[in-house]
Amino acid sequence: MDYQFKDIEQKWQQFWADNGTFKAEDKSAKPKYYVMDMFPYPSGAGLHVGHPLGYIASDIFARYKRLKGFNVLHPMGYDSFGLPAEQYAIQTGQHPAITTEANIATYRRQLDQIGFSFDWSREVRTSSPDYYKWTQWIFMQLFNSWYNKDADKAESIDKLVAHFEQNGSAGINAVCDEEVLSFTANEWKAMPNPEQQSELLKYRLTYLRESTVNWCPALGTVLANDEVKDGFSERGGYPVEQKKMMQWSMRITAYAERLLQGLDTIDWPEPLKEMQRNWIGKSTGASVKFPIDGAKNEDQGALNGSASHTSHHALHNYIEVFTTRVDTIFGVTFLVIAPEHELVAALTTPEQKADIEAYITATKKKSELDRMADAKTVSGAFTGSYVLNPLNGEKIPIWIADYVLAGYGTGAVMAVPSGDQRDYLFAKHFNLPIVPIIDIQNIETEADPTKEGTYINSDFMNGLDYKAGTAAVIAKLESIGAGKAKVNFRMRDAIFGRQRYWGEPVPVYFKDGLPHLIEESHLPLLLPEVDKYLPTETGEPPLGRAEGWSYKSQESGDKNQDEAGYAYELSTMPGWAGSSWYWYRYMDAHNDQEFASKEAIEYWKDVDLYIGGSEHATGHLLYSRFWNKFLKDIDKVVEEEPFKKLINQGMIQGRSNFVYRLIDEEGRGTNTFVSHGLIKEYKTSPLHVDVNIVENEVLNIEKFKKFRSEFETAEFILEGGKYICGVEVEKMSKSKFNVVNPDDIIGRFGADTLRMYEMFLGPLEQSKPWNTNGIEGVFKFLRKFWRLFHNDAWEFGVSNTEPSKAELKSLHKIIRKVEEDIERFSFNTSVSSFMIAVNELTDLKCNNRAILQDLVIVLSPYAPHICEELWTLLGNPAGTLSYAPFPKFNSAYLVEDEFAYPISINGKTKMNLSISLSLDIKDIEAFVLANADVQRYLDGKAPKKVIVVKGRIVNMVV
RNA sequence: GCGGAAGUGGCGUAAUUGGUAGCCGCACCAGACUUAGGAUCUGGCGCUUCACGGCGUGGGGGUUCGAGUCCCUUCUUCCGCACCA
Repeated sequence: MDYQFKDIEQKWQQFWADNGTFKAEDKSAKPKYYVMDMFPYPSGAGLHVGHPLGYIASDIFARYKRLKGFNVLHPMGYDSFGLPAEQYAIQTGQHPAITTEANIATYRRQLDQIGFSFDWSREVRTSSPDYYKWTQWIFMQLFNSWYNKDADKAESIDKLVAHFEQNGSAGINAVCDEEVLSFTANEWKAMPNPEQQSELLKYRLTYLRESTVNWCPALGTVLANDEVKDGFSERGGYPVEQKKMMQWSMRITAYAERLLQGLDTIDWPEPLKEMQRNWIGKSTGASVKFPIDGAKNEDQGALNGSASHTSHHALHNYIEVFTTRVDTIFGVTFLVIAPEHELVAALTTPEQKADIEAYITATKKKSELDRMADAKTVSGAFTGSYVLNPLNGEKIPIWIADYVLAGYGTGAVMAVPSGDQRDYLFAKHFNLPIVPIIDIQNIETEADPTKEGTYINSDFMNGLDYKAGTAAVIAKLESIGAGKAKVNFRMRDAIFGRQRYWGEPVPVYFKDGLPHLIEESHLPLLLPEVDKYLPTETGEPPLGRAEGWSYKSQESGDKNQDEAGYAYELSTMPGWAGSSWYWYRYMDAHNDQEFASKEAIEYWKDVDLYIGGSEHATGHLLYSRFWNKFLKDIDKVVEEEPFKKLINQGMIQGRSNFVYRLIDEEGRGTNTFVSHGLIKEYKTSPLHVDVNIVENEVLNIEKFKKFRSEFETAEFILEGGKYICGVEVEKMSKSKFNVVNPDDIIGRFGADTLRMYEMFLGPLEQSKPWNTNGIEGVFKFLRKFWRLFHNDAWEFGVSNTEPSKAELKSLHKIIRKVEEDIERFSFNTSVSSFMIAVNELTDLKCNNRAILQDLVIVLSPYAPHICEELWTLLGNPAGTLSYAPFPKFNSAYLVEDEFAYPISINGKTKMNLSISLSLDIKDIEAFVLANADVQRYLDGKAPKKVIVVKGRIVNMVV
């Protein structure tokens, strides 16, 4: 029978589903292997051919590992909370859960068609209450924890309270808000509870803080940065303004150093690690306090105290800066602070007031984009005030400028125009002094940031080099309490609230203006029904519409509680909440006592291989590592890092086709279309045409005429009797008519062809445009493979004879190649090798059972359906292929007896030399001397030098 | 501007990681079979030349007996971050 891929694929997909073939064992004598994909957001558009690329790769790997005798966990689920469903709900009034359900059904159908070996019994959905119950639970654990810098881990908030009760705030080294109180044990105990709670909130790993959001008054909603373009909403184009709001935040900064260090322990692509390193943005330097000229010096003594317990907000009389080049402190000729800096108003003298105010107004008007585009123009204003250099008392003017960012460091920099180009330009522009501080510094035309040479004009540092100078300055600053070495991170705490409906409710209610957790036994806090998915008329998030959305305390003595109870938090969690721990849920997906049992976590531990796109580098992948480290700190999981090895699959771009409409003399479009090769001879305008009616750039004219009614009467200027379309690589999108749906490909060629073709397209990690042109080659290969097992009459027929040497060689070559390729994720090259193997065996007319059986196993990770079918036809019990032992290759079959290759003499002359591979390298000289052919070239002389590479003579020097 | 990745036939790519550049596939050309089909098979296919040969991995230089691969320099494309003190 001919290769009937449709019947075969349906049959085996059904079989796998009915028999639970890919269920992972929770206990097994086999070693474990966990292969995971980044789970998809189920969008309404369904899958396009780009989505399954990574899933196919991970599926090949999972199937390979099963054949290699591993107990493989290969699950799939849905990241099903998200904006598009909510947007759709706003437009149609349909509950997002219904849309999501429908989209998931489409995804599932499409995924099933491709023949993935997922263990669907472990499916998770982030929007299901059984799941988000535990997302809320983790939130509660974070709320109940603080970060102890001395232990370098998160600890229970109860432990902190116990410390406060015993010793007050002394001796606490925590990651916390900047403004925390100092108190004794007795002062703490005397503190009213609300005050204690508000103090504890400054330590909790999830906490409330005021942050700015993109607020769109017209839409009445908060927008993500992506949704704002040039200060206007992407949807509708309404103006967007910055608004301060109390928001939930996650103290991810507590983990900055561990997140950075951990990168060295995991096998991830180097560019991706680099992105995370940049995002974390660690820089080592020093913080220096410049006393304000004329201010009282009462704060000076406090500088040596614990930084975390020193109020920075009080009316202090110094400006703190962060610098990575504290060694240049004697080159400081002015200070620049951000226009938003809290001291600007206080520092501005009456004479300068007009200037400063004008500058601030101008800054506010500039959009972020303007500020970026303006990077080269120098602007700023003088406050009229001065600070003193803490080391020599020199008077230094204070300026404001928008190149200093309020959000980084302390929002103030010490300007060293001789060493920093921006400072240099600023100094030139405003005529401020430029003082060289290093002997070899050349500052004629630009700043020179050198670290070579020795210091000049630098007081006690004169003559020292960079290393000694830096140490000396820091020592001096520390001794007078004016500064200290400091590490600064660019990363900021993550905002953890969204003013949206379709997300996890935050398990918090408010009493006396303070947040309180609900009881754990009340989880999950179910998402309430609302009449509309829009913000309330008063600008509250959609949950403000939910009736009875309040907490009714069980406590009998709670007299403050009125009829309505206490209001629950109205914002929901962001999209990344549910995806920051889902790999643990797969380990034990139906547990209603814990997010996953201890046994399950101790068995599966972590994800051995994680495949997904690099666009999640600084989002999902960073947050997941953060939550994982936290869960490790509270002893709920066993590994410090969640994803041991990570592979980024490349994006699949669209490949658009164009037709060219002829423009007539009046400049109007006609209904005549010019083939791409001829467009230079005519005046034309390009037009997207559906890629599904174009094959190998040749337009199917009949289908084109039906594409749109206006084309029914279209005429064509052809080349070689064909209409050739133009091509361009663009993003895959409906509007560009370049979306290729996997369903269509599977309908024409089958899932096995799709799987192999997606791999054949190129290296997994490379981005590439989708191009169906080569798919025939893969389809032909599978047909040829099928035919190996069948005779001319399409009857199944294999023989039980002894395999020939040539057959064994072909087989063992492919066994070795596939093993190598899969281990190094080079799936494209093994597809080529399969083609070679099948061509060779076809030429050998091989129909040997032993050979073909091993071949089926080796190919099965790539093309599982056809292999299952052939496996049973070979007489094996149905469904046993997935766990068959992967054949071991025998290198004895791969040895060539004798082969000829060229060698060169003195690097020039080339000759062919036949040599036995079994020859020992030591004997080569003897061989060379005895070989008449070689001697003819060597004139009877012995070579001075024989260069042997991997047992082959490559060159001889005479 | 900083950081990263990559430039190989008409196209997608390969090259045992320093050892005969272009495997495999697409497209194309020629042929065979034929109940004419979008089936299958055979041969050809980097450029140049009738041929022998010469030239060829973005450009220039270097190391080496030997470079697509290593080093320097330069150009181009893509991605990430963007006034980070």
